[in-house]
Amino acid sequence: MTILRVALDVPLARLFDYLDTGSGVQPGQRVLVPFGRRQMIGIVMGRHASSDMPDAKLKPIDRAFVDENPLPAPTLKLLKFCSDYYHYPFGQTLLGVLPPRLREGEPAALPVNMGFRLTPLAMTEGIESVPKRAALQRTLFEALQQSPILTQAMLTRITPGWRPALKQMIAKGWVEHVAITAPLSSPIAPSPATQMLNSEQQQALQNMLDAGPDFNVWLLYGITGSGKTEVYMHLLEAMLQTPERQALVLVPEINLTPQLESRFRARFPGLSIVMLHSQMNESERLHGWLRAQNGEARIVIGTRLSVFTPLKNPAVIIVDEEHDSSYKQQDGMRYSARDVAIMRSKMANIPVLLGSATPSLESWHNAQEGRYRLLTLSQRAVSSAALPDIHTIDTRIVRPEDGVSDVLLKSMESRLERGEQSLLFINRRGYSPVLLCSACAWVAPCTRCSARLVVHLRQRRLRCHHCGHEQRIPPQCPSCGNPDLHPTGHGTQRLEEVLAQRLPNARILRVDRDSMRRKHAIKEMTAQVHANEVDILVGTQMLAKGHDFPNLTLVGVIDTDSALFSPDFRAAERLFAQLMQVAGRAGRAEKPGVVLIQTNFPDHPLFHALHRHDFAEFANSLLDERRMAHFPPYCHEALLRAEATDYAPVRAFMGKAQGLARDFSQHVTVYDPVRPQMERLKGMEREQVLIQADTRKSLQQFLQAWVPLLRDLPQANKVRWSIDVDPSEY
DNA sequence: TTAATAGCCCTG
DNA sequence: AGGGCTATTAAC
Repeated sequence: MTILRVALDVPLARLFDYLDTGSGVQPGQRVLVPFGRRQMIGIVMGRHASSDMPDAKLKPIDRAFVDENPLPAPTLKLLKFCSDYYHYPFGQTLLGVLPPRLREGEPAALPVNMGFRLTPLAMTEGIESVPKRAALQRTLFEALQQSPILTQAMLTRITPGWRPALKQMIAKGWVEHVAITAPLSSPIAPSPATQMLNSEQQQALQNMLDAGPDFNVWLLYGITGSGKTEVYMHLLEAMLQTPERQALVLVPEINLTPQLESRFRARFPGLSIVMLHSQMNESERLHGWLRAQNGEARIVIGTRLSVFTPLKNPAVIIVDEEHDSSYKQQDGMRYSARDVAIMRSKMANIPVLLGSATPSLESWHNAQEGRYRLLTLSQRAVSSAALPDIHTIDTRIVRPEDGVSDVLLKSMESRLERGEQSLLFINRRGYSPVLLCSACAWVAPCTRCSARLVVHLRQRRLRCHHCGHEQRIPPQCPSCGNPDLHPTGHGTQRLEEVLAQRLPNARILRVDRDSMRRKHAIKEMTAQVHANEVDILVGTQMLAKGHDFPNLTLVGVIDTDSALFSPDFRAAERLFAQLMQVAGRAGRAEKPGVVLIQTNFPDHPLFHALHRHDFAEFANSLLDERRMAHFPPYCHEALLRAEATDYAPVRAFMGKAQGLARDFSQHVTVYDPVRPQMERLKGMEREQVLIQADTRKSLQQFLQAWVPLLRDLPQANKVRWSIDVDPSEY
């Protein structure tokens, strides 16, 4: 009789002890246990001789999943680290990364793959026993001799009409239908998809290979179109030569994974590649996870959550578009998948490669300081593809009419004449962002958020883009009765309408969350653009990422000025990355591209840097500002957030929290509670307290003392609160 | 987090 | 006393 220490999915920062009567369950394996009145799935963390609990309280486990592969110790260690670092309960951290099926107690079973193989009889008799005239049977026999086992798909590849012939062979006792137990993985063959690397790419690859298989953080800074993906693939090709080793590739969002997936599959036809993202159904996720864990999957491509996928034998981790904000989880455990990837690599002692055309200032800074090793790709991979010309349109001089200036319209017209495509980028969906009363200046507000309702004219409705609240457009002003309500400002719908008027011959396609909601909409849109069935794309940031449209030669940017003077100190960094990324859509192939940005502030240094394609200079100047203002990465931050339907309990909790913090804040700065940008969101009143520290260590020491006290505050139960370590939004 | 129960006000 | 509500507490 021993004691098992079990992690459970409850918001308590401790483990629970259970009695075990010789199940032989291992750490990392699942158990079903009684918990209060319920049963829960837990993970065994350890086995002990005794418990701190009185014996009377200890209950035996109900069931042990002893036949399943335990979660590997390095995965448990990583999750423990994350639980500590992000101050999130360990049980929830651990159970939260399991595929839902495993969390719910379903068996960790892979579908049984069936295959065909020769029987011992066939092997002794040999192919001579197959009649010469049975050509198909002989073909199949030969194929089965060469490969130990063939699946239906493989047989179809050999000869589509295999079924009748194989049936006869089974009848003769030559072939049997059996379950496949060992993973099918053939060695990496040189693939026709392999591209030659240019000298920069080759140099980057060589540096990584020369540095060996140990931990190293590489920052691959490569301009858009410089062929970062090709470098990733060559790196994988080299690292995965060693049998059984695996690679983890993180990507920011699902919408660009399909094309990445097909590229990888084409490149590594012999390797098992697994995709993991939230749009997959539960059984696909379970199977992918299990294949990663049992070592069958050699390449795992996934979004942020997949950074925790157990791997049997990891060789390298790649984080594509490392600056992308979607790597940061914004609820539950607020981890940064990029940072976790680095920690994981460090623990596993393997290299990690961060790739971006516009690295995060954190990574850039680390590269400057020599903590990361910088690899630069400064040329486009297709040598004929020049970088786009980036210019501003001074909207103080050239007044835009209905959102679009004449210069921009003329440029679009000329593309139209030449049969080339244009993209109009505006980061605001809907018809117009404001509904304004012409008499009393009333604007339609959201009742649940501190935000304005956005006009969606086609549906004749007002919508809140934060909480989803929806209502009809009122017939008159609710404040003064005036029936003259004006949609003010521009969104994608309105821009689409304006362009249709001014360029009646153009085929226009709007691309935003509203128009791309349908299941295969994005795929269809991509196909339409490639088939040249579209002249002008009007879209949001959805269009900025990943797409490769060879005939697109003009990008127009409508309205970015608000970001230039945003109170968020990261706004400029993000705007630069975003503009660089949309700019990268122009002139990807042999046709040169032009980018025109409408702004009231053409002299802003951001545009000068953009014009020169000089990320480095811009990043360094932002870093100077950050250093002087003592902002990240020159300090380390944590944010305590709290929200409730009424403001009073939030105030009460935050007041107490701040008081506690002040008691032991020698090495950190505790700021007064403040309302965030969005004071009210989804009907919740919000407030936050910012903590700054010079070092990670002092920040962590402070949080270690502070957070448990917060849990014990009587006011804590009346609000929803959370800790955000290294916050990215305020 | 969930779920039971302790505490409280109210009606009858 | 008991219904209906919220606050508190325990979960191994």
